[in-house]
Amino acid sequence: MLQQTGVERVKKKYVEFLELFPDIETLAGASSADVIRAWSPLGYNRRALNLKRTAELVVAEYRGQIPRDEETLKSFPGIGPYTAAAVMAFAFHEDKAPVDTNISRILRRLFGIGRDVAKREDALMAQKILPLGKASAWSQALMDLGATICLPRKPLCHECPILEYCDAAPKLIAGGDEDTAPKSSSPYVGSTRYYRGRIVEALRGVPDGSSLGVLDLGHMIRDDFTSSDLNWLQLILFGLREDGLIAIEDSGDVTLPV
DNA sequence: AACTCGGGGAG
DNA sequence: CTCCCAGAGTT
Repeated sequence: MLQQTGVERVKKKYVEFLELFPDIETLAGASSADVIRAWSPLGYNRRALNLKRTAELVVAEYRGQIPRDEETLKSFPGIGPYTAAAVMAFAFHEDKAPVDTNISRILRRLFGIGRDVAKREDALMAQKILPLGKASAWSQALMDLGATICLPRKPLCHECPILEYCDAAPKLIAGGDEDTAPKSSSPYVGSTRYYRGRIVEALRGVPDGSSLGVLDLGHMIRDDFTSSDLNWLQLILFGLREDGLIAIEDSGDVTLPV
């Protein structure tokens, strides 16, 4: 849930999700539709399916026990370098460094290293700044430092406990923005990504056993929908089906996957 | 290396 | 409005 999603927004949903799916077996045995519904409105809905698939794998291949092995964890869908290291450090208390966006930013400023380098886990090992035996507390401490003081836009350097070691501090305190990478972002509303979210959200309201006609669905997701947009909508639906987020019946009607 | 994938909140 | 978020998978 925390992948690219703020902590404060995850908290409540995390508790609700665990009430619905208290253990790995329950999640593995649940329907995809119920898991997708329970995920709303976190976004990145594939994470919900990946989590369920991982639960299925853990139940089927590992007796319901989450493997204490980083490479095995990374072999699960939706678990990459960060999440694998996070499980190893936070759950199993191994000396692994989960480098999230906060820690990456701190390393970048602290040592004046590049974005790509600071994102790698071994950047920490190379700097030998990861205290062995304390990876969990240390990682969480840095994440909190990044979330409260070493902020992305206006860092509060005057409150920073490691100000004297920071390469970027002088420039930041002087008010000079960092090397602002060209970020140009295209508008979100109206994008394919936007309508994918609208479609899944619309289908969440369809009870199990019912389905939605493509034309009706089109009118639900945009007011100016006409039959000339059917081709456009079909392409988005095919993409969603490819991701396993929806099911398309023989009649052409659409539902959440069973 | 560059894209895609959501949605809410802060500024 | 833009930027940001405890990233991952694909091309």
